[in-house]
Amino acid sequence: MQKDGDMPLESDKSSVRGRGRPRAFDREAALSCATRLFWTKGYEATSIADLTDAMGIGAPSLYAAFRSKDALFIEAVDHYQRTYGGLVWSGFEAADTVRDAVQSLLLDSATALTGGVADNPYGCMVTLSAAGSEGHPKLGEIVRAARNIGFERLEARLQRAVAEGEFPRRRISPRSPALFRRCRPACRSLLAMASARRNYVRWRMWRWRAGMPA
Amino acid sequence: MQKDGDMPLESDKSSVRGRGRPRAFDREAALSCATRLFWTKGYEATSIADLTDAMGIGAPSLYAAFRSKDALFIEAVDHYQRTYGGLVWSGFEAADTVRDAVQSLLLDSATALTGGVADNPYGCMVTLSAAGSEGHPKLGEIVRAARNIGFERLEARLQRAVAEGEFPRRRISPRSPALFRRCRPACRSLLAMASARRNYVRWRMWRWRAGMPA
DNA sequence: TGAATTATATATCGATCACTACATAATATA
DNA sequence: TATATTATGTAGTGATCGATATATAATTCA
Repeated sequence: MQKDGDMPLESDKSSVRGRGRPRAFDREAALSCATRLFWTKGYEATSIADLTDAMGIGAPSLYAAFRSKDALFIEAVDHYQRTYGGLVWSGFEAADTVRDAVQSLLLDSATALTGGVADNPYGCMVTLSAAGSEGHPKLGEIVRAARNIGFERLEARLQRAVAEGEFPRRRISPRSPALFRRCRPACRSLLAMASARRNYVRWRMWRWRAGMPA
Repeated sequence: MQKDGDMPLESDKSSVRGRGRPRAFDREAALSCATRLFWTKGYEATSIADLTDAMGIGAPSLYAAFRSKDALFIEAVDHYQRTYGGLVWSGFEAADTVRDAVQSLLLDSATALTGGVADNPYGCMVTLSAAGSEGHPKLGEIVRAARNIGFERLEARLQRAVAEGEFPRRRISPRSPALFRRCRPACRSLLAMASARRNYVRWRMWRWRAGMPA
């Protein structure tokens, strides 16, 4: 019972039908609902009443299924990455060359984060949730960790490209930190792509500003 | 008395010493303090108690000087732009060529928004405050308006550059919206600078991630 | 059929939210 | 000094915050 906090995630037992009264709502659907609510309103601005209203359940049911507001938010971040992460990373992972991979990442993220996909909220849930994580250390740590996943994926792909000789290793200033040192040769060869992404983002921002559909 | 809402900002009368008991605190210093608090914690997560504690005044004094939490926040956004806007825009305004102007904007914003200046909070107060503006329409409108100022400054500078023949007007796809159409020729000639900024930002993000000083 | 177990519905809990009534203190004007 | 005016300090407003106690409903196991 006390070890509950050490369990990874999904400390929910009723995925298999258990002993007592069965749950009357779809846990995954409720989590999805909560995720979109946190995404649009932010952690602080989303109240338990907002959540229970949107999920269509009572507060005790929420607390029985998800231990607390904090735990629900942490699970929502995980759900967000599992559900919407593909919009940003699927092209990156599927690409054959490092150049195509980074190009997909830049273009796909520009699309996904500016209203390009269905009726998803604007922006990145993780980035937006970073505001207000001051004074909430545990939650800030979760958000920071989630943010670093992207860095690590990109770094790993670039390292692989260097190891496989996809672009040459170069000697550059030793004062630069490691990630900068690794990224620089790749970025230099990706100038045109960066230009395309920048213009694309600006175009989408214009439409956003003007209230036009994506 | 009812027209108070129509007054532009700074509906404060005691800049000149008036009739009654004089104010015992520095209004501008208190506003600065509130600005940094909103900047770090966000609008929703910052309570009146947080504000009065940090300002060192009582709640009635806060409400006497700044009409409400909303009004205080609006004034804080204005204060933010007046006080910290120069970190991002001074180089832009002082530059002789449009290229130097945009280069300054990109590099200076990268520095200012990632902890490059003194002990300022990370990120842009206006951008971060956008999260949670859902369901708070008046406040969201303020934030959106503040955000557009940057677009308009950049657009105006590019238009001026085109008008003065600093780079040639080109025929491009008529399907592109106006801002995109205007920015494209400029951006095309600014590729190298964009690369520099991208690497610079990534370098600063690395240091931020690692908890290193800027 | 009980007994055990789990979920739901109602009705809160104390704490904190943004905000203010009230009395008092400090100033200008008459 | 007397009066009007404004600010401050104390104490509190109703509302909402996250979270729960309690009783009841619904299920499995013996």
